[in-house]
Amino acid sequence: MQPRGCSNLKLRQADRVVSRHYDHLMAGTGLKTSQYSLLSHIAALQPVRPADLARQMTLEPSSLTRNLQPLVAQGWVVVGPGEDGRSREVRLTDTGRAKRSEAQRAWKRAQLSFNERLGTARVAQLHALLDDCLALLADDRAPDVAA
Amino acid sequence: MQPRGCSNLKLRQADRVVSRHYDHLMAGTGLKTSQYSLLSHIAALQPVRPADLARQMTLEPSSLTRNLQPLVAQGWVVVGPGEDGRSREVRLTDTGRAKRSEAQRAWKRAQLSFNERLGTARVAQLHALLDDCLALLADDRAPDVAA
DNA sequence: CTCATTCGGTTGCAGGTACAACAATTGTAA
DNA sequence: TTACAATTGTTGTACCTGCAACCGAATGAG
Repeated sequence: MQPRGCSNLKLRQADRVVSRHYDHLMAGTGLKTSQYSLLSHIAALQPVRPADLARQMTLEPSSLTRNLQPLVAQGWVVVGPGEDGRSREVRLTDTGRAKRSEAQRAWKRAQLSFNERLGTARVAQLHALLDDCLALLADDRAPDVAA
Repeated sequence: MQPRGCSNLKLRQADRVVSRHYDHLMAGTGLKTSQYSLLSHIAALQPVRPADLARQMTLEPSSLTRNLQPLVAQGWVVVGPGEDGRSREVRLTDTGRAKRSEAQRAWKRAQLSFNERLGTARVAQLHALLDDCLALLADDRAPDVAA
């Protein structure tokens, strides 16, 4: 029972349709689903240093820098100085917290709608497999192999 | 057994790590995995009109236009006039075909490496679930609901 | 025939992502 | 102390993605 086709392509295509599904249902909030995820992570971890936030989200630090910019521009997030002269501290503003709460309701609707389309059993199975992907591929970088 | 967490986030994160995995193993070819997928679809369907190609790849036509540009710039793909005065015809060049063949070897290595990491059973399961996502969410647009 | 509509595709704009190169800070060792 | 290395973020560049707005070509109705 060898798998057929390209796993990466399938994952990418599924991500596209699923992201569109969520984004359409989130559109009323003025937030992309990706931005909601970022706000939520900040809410859960703040105050948090960019590098740690990036690690939690499985993002490159440089990507995080860019992703924060729209949220900072909207006044939902502030990036202040950290303890260390080089590091920073990321936090939500009050309006950022409010925005996240508002968006959370839309997200819940989107997630429920998704569950309904696929069936909860399938969604649970999907989550498990995606978590496996993360766990089993997480250490593709930082080989640290002795020369 | 309600699913926990955001399916879209998990999918996005998995896509990131998996894409990195493939892209690292494809790096020697000078192609991103996404570009290899596009070349392969063109190879299979050519001559093909942009709109049909976009449909096959679950892409917006506007995204396809942009994705073709690097490949055209490299001389791997040509976009010529179509039968209709408005439509076009996408084809691979000879060097495009050659590039795709070369990249196919790297892709196979990446896919086998992925299968090995996850186990073929899990990969097969993942494919089935991702195909379900595509099938069950495909018609999110074009509501066509009577007013 | 003419005009409105639909079709096929591109462009403007905004954002998401990564890698390489860089700058600044801190830590370490000679 | 001074030079080198490691840590932390950002910038340059390139690509991927979608939506809204647009343009040119074809089609259909009057």
